Amino acid sequence: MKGISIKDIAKQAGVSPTTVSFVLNGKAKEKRISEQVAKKIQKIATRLKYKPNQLARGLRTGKTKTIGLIVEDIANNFFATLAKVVEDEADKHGYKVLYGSTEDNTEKAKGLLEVLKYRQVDGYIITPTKNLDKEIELLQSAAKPIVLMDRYFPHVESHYVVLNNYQGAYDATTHLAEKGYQKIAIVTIASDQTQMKERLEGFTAALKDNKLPFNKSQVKRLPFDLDRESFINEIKKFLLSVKDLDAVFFATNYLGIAGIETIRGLGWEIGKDIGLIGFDDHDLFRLHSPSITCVSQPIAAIGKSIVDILMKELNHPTPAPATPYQQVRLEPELIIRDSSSRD
Amino acid sequence: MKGISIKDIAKQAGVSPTTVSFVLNGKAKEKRISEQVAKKIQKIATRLKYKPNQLARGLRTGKTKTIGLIVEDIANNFFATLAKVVEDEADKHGYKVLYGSTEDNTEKAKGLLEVLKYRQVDGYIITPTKNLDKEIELLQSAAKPIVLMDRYFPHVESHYVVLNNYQGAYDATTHLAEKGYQKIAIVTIASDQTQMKERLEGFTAALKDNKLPFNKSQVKRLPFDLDRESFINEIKKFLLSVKDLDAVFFATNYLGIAGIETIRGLGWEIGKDIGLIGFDDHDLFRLHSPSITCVSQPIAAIGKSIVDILMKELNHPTPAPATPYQQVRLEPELIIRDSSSRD
DNA sequence: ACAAAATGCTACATCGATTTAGCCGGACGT
DNA sequence: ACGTCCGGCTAAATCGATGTAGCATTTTGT
Repeated sequence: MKGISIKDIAKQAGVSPTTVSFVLNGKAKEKRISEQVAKKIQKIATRLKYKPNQLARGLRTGKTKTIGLIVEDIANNFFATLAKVVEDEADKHGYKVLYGSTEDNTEKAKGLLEVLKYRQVDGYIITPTKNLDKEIELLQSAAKPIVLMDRYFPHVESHYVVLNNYQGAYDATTHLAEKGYQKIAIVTIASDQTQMKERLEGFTAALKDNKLPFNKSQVKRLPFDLDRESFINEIKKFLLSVKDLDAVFFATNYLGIAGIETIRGLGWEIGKDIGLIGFDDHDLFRLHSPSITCVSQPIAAIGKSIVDILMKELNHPTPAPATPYQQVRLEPELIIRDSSSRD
Repeated sequence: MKGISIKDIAKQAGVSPTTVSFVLNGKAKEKRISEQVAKKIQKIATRLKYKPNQLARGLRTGKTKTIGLIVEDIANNFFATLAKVVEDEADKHGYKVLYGSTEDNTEKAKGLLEVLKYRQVDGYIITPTKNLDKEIELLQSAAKPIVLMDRYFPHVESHYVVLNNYQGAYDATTHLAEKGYQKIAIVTIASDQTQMKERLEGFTAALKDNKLPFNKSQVKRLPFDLDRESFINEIKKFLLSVKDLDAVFFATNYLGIAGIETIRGLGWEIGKDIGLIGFDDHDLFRLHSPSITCVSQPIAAIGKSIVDILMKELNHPTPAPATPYQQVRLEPELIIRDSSSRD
């Protein structure tokens, strides 16, 4: 029940495995194999439904036609949707995807990189955790194609595709200001990574530009690894602690969801008592009552861009990067709904 | 920058690669390698951080320590959450996961199986599409461990882990009956696969047992591959067509979501004007106003059970199934919320 | 004391595909 | 008539790990 090998074809065609290999790799011309022989081999190969053994090929060539996808959490809507796009795009180029979730834990991320490395994936799509910069650089110096996503390391030259997080937060906050909310808070994740930093910066910049008050009591930074209940408790304490609070911006999708629960638990009316904006779009945000304004990421475009860059890199012959590092920053869309309106 | 190979260790230790292989595979005793040499090799291996090249090993042994996960749609909350569980559980056994989405399309599924086959995955977790039975049996006769999930083929002996879909639908429908709804409809997917059949059967059985009217005008079966808008249009037409309709059961998570949108578009009040129950739990169902009653699947238990069975199969020496086929049917939980209450 | 058994290790073939180096025979040139 | 070139193909090495068969050497048994 083992598959057809190149030898089987060779035997049937009465030629050597070498010839078969040349023909099936499209090197018939280059290697001066006669048309007759080439055609014969092709015919036999299709008849036997020959599929090259990827392991053997990988062992010899070092190419596995596999890419490693490291996300924060594959169960998270954003990453799952992205995984789907990546799957589809990679498939177009004949690549399969091995995935892994970091839980934003550097050790887990390192473990994943380790595993993917000795499984010889050809390229990496990485949602880095903090302190993963050394590993990234190590991989780069090994000439492994890497595209970072969602966040990046400012001091590391690399390809990346991220959202213009600053703009997203800025737009959201400005929108709240324009809607007349005066004391706006942010609930974010305690992380120094670019995506979170930018969201916070966009928030504060917008407050400033709109001449709204700002001091650090308006900022709550929560650890990533809390469970839902703890998120709710923390958010509750925070919301109650901000004086005259009338709007809040949640900097991630799960914070937004927890935030909604919290606010409803407090009996406040979203929109009226408190303006609310979330991050990433979600069925919940669309269908909640009131519906939730959010900063939406162009996930399809992100996924396509990532795979494009990776494929360009993979198909490039030289060990050095094909081009200067590509650093793509896509624009978010502010989807305005009812949670940011006082009507 | 290539990795450390067994030869490097052999050279450093002044022994043959064979010896190194024996030691590192724990066969030192069995193969009568002296303790000194064994320890020396171990030490060198850890010092050099040796990781066996999985391709080479796979080529030789036929084992890749990789499992193929074929789901309907990795972007769907249910499958994404399951993928996370599978990832975690597989990792405990040193396995990685290659995934693929079928979109419930048999051709895509066949393609995925094909690719996974010549990538030599050791085992398969498959959410089968219709007409995939032949391929499944083919794989089985090749002694490949397979666990079906979410649905199965009644006429094919295989491992599977599914929900007791009949019970889920039965409980949901009975609950609606007990709450006093009289004319209950179901919106489901036009599929003859077990999960959908059972949901429909559970629905009709519950109507009968509760002495509620039933005729086929109360059943709407929609094709899987509609886009959201079409789902909404179809559901709308359907809901308006059922006379005296006062409750509806949506047999999948995405139908439930589309259903909610539809009903709201119609201006009906969920719970009061129309009872509603969905399938699978979802943040949206929990936080919607009114909150949505649903049939919840024990995803963690499902994932664990799947991987357990697969691992037992994979660790079994014989080519025949380790045990009689394991056919696990887990119980759903009806999460009662406000959409099924007229209060 | 000499064969048999045990000990400790290694040479080599193998998995399947790729790739380098080069063989063989005919055409061509002078 | 002899060297050169070229067309058409193949032998063999290679990737890294595994595992069978077996070679020395020492120990045991009688």
